Amino acid sequence: MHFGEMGSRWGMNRTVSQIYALLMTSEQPLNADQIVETLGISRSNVSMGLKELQSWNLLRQHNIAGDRKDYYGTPDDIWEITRTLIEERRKREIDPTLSMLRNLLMKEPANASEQYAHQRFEDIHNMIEMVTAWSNDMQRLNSDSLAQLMKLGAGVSKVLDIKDKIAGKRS
Amino acid sequence: MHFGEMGSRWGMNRTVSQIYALLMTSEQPLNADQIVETLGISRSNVSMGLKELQSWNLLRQHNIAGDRKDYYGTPDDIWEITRTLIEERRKREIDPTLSMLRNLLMKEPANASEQYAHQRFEDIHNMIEMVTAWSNDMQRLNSDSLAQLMKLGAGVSKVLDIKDKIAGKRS
DNA sequence: TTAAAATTTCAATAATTTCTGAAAATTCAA
DNA sequence: TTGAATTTTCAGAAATTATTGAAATTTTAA
Repeated sequence: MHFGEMGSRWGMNRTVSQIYALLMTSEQPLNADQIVETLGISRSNVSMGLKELQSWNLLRQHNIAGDRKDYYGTPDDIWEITRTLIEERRKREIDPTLSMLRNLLMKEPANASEQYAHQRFEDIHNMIEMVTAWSNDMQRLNSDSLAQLMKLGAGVSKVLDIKDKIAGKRS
Repeated sequence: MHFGEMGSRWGMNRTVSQIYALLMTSEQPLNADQIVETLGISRSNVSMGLKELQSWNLLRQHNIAGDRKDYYGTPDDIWEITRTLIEERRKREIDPTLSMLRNLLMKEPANASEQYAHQRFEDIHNMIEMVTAWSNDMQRLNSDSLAQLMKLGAGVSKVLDIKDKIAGKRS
């Protein structure tokens, strides 16, 4: 229930999030009818939800010998799930915004007020591009490195100082 | 318009996002009636939107001599805005989830299936806690350091190697 | 104080999103 | 092939969320 609530606050619908929470926490893969029974939602809703989750690359499909039903599970590694979620989100929401901003930035501002807006759009563009480029880079780290980096936290800042001293690029 | 669309995909409503986009890109602070006129939405909607944005700590209020109206602007630094957004989002969406998960983790699993779910909840909890602790730490960096870190990207991984060599903690 | 200006509240309405049941389509064992 | 099992589609219904106008409240200049 809480996952459903949470999903809806992050732009995923309630039942889709619930289905995913159920699949994540179930040791065995489940078929659509089992999901219907557990969550008390309609068969068609489950079908749509699974389709949606598949379009996000978040599911693993299993077949069980002698059973025609499709069974669904999730990756075991939570970092893999997280990475996929971020990557898909980037493709769907961020990339279009970046390209819209780039189009805007091509246009010459016609007056002082447009000039100001132009500058802000550039700031936003650079911020998003920086964050996503970095997120892209993070994608390439494996789960262990990622967890290590996370643990380091602001220590990263200290590490940057070390690096700069070595490279002699900063005082 | 695009910002309104984008906002709605990230759990903010359309007009609230539009109001913020307008304020961000306007050199002068604006009053509620100017927002009404520009966006073509009702006065009450603007009032609610501004209240919502204030509750997110995203606005700067200005007073203009000889004018009783309230004027609103945004911080100039895009990184400051980003930081505030992340922090508020953490308080509202993530912290409650973490505490819900902690409650779940206190309960002893009653059987093998609950045991498995328990393990997954722990994974999720640890992942979220790691990401937020790290995000917390990032909050403390100033805008310049933050931008520098972003630029470094996966280079962070190499820097980590340097650090480990120095600290002698990894081969 | 007063009252005009400005803002906020909130119940009703509108718009949007989600969910469902019925029907259509697909799959596959026999 | 056939037809039972399974999944998908989709138009309408239900639920949720956003927006509005009217009234109430707050603010402040005079």
